Amino acid sequence: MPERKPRADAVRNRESVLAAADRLFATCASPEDVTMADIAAAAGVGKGTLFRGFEDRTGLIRALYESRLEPVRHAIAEGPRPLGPGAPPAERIPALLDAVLCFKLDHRHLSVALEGTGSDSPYRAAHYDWWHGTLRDVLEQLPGFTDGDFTAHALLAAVRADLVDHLADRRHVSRERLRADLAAFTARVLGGS
Amino acid sequence: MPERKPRADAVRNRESVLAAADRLFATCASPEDVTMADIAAAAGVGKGTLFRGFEDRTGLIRALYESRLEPVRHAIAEGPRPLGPGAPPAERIPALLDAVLCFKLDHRHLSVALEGTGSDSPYRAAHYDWWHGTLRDVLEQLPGFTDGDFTAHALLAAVRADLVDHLADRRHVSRERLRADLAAFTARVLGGS
DNA sequence: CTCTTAAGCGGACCGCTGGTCCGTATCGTA
DNA sequence: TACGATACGGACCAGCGGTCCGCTTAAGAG
Repeated sequence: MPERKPRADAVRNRESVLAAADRLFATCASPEDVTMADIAAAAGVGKGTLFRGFEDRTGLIRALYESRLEPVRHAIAEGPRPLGPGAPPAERIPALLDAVLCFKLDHRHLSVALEGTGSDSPYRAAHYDWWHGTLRDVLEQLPGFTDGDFTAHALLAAVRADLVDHLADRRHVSRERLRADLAAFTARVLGGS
Repeated sequence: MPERKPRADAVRNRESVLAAADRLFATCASPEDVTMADIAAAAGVGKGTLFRGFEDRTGLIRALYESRLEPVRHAIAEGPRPLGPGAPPAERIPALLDAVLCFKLDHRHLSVALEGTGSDSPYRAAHYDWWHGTLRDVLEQLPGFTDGDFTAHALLAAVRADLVDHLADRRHVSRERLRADLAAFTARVLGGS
């Protein structure tokens, strides 16, 4: 195995870049206001270091996003009820969607940056396939569900970063109100009552 | 009123630009592949003419989009059943969503170009407010509907251009399959049966 | 501690984009 | 035909993501 352990300064710089990027995206109104040069300067490294470590702009944002998402992913893949795999579908589906919503609320800047990253449709990203596959599988455990595929897409669309961001920031809908609305919508999709 | 009638060549050029842009967006894989210079060249005008006539890139795409959307808008605002204002909500809502879906399928390139136009969130566009307001009003005519606002957002999210494009092009879902899936989803949201 | 080597660094540089500017050509009118 | 207003067009500009390569520095061997 040609696994080489990376140099210490490289590791340090990587952390430094991720931290700086997170800070900048959180601060600035629009992700487009944050340039690669800005991030490099804020992290105290050269621009070349950014591109060597993360391939390109999308790669950097994705790395940052995935690092923040990891706990949620873990909780879903092997955590306790109601999020983990042990929960019954009717309980787990609303929990999944609520988790996505909360994550996007808490990491609005990152999510908007990732989903709006130029022409890279969010649907081509690996993490979307994971979300969609997970949700679809749980949906299809419900009796009588034949089109879990489309339903999963539609439900995930309801929590897209720019919509969440618009409702929370522009229209000043509170976090609890949003969660309640989404829960109600989910309940209706899952079959009334 | 200081209404001035525009010069004949200006009108001709405007048409020429819209036609060229439509052609180019339809041809190229990604909207980003179509530059302003490309459009100007294809229309046989200078770049300055583009920006004088349409303000900026977003303005051009929006003008093109609106011009194609106008018939649909008309059919909804004052057309016959089931799309027009005379139809009962339970019949009109699925018809509205089907109309949006078909429009986005038929004008995929334009819709994707408009919704993905850099940082300009689709939710800040005037036409979105119109769609949302229309759908919400009809939803709230249904008895017992209290959160028509969020539901309208969520339903419209299910027919976002990039999702439709992804399902139709990348995943090769047929037009009729998509329409059926959306109809089923809509029915579930509207209360089972 | 020193020497050696290759991994890592950084910022000048590049190509390309959206957008501006203004001298020139054209339209519409009297 | 003459003349003012309007529109044209392409050279031009600033700023972006991304590349490149001479220099620096970490880290294992002796």
